[in-house]
Amino acid sequence: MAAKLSDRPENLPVRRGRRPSTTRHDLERVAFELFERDGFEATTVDDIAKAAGIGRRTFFRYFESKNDVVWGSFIEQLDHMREQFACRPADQPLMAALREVVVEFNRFDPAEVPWHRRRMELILRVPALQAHSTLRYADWRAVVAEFAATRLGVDVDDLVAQAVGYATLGVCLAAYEHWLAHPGVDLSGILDAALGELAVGFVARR
Amino acid sequence: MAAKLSDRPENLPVRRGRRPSTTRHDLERVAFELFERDGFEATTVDDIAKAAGIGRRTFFRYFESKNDVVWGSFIEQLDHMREQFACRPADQPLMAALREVVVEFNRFDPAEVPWHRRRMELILRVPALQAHSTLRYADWRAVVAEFAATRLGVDVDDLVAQAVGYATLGVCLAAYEHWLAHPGVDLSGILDAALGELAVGFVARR
DNA sequence: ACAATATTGGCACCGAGTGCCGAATGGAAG
DNA sequence: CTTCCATTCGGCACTCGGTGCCAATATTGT
Repeated sequence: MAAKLSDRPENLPVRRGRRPSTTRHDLERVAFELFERDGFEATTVDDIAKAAGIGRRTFFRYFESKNDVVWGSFIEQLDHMREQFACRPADQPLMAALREVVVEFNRFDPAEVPWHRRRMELILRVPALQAHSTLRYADWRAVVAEFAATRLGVDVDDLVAQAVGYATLGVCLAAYEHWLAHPGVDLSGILDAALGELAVGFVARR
Repeated sequence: MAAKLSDRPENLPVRRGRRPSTTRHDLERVAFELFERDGFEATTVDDIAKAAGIGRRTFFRYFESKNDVVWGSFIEQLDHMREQFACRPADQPLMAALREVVVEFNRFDPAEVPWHRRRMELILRVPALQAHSTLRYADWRAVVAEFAATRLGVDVDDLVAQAVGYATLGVCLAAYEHWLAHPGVDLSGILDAALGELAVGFVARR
């Protein structure tokens, strides 16, 4: 007796139709090589598509825009960060919890570090990507603001909750820029220091 | 005896050649009307040029991009902010000075407020402009970071100085969003409150 | 009138991104 | 194996932002 389609569990739907001819990850790899060689601006979507052996039209089915190529699985990682926030002890002060989670969120396997560095160099140094990043970071900010709101007992739209989201993001960007400008220095340390400054309102000390 | 060219003062050079057929300000007015009517995305550069009675090519001599139309004389105002920073008493704490200057920088004549509101609605709500704003804000951040650096006695590239620039900008954006979402509320008050929170590291109080 | 100079705007071109649609692919059911 | 259906592919044509080039036009000084 053959298995019926309706017998299949909901969470493992049957695959019908033509299979995808590549993956986001594969396209990303191909694109990064071209970006490395020719620069981001000089690399056209046509170039990437040709190098990946797909049609230009198909490229835009894998990525909304050329800009989005450099963002990898950023969105998916946000769920992980949200979980980390949920695990924080309830008595821990807001900014201390924020500091720990954000630093942890930006910890990478040593083997991935050079890769991550190239990614962030693109995002933070190429004007088009620098601009586009604002849109990607919105989700990141939302996660932070959400956590801040619950800790402060206010609505997510609250001024302070949003300010925490924006300020934390800003400090992280400063840290990342510093990290890019100083190869060899540990990213976690920089982030931790910068977030520590934020938590005390940037008071000058001796 | 006729005045020679060389007699003219340096700061008032002689005008030769064809006169500009319009001004940035005029183009801005025309464009804003179209943005209001049709929305930013739906308004093409052709539309603006036609409405202003100039060629499309000419438009791009007045503005680097369609995005730049909404920024008015932003760059010029930064000089003013730099001066304000220079006037701050030397014994005033960094964040307190920052707070005063930034709030003052964002004070507008009541007659200009509705205009400014539309401008900021565009910048903060239209995705393309939201993204582009990152590039414009870089100069603003630089001014703040410069001030922070001198106050902290560090280099402008210092992590903390840059973090102050980023964080202050972020908090201001949160304040602006709040202002847009709550018409009728005073912008200065919101900015002051938000920057106050930043200065104390967002500690929860009763 | 003439020379020098600055702006204008048309034209052609490039690259990102989109709607449309037929072709290709592969699993499922008969 | 054949048919049916779902899904992806990729070419084509189009829109729009933006740029390089260059002749036409306007304005002022000599």
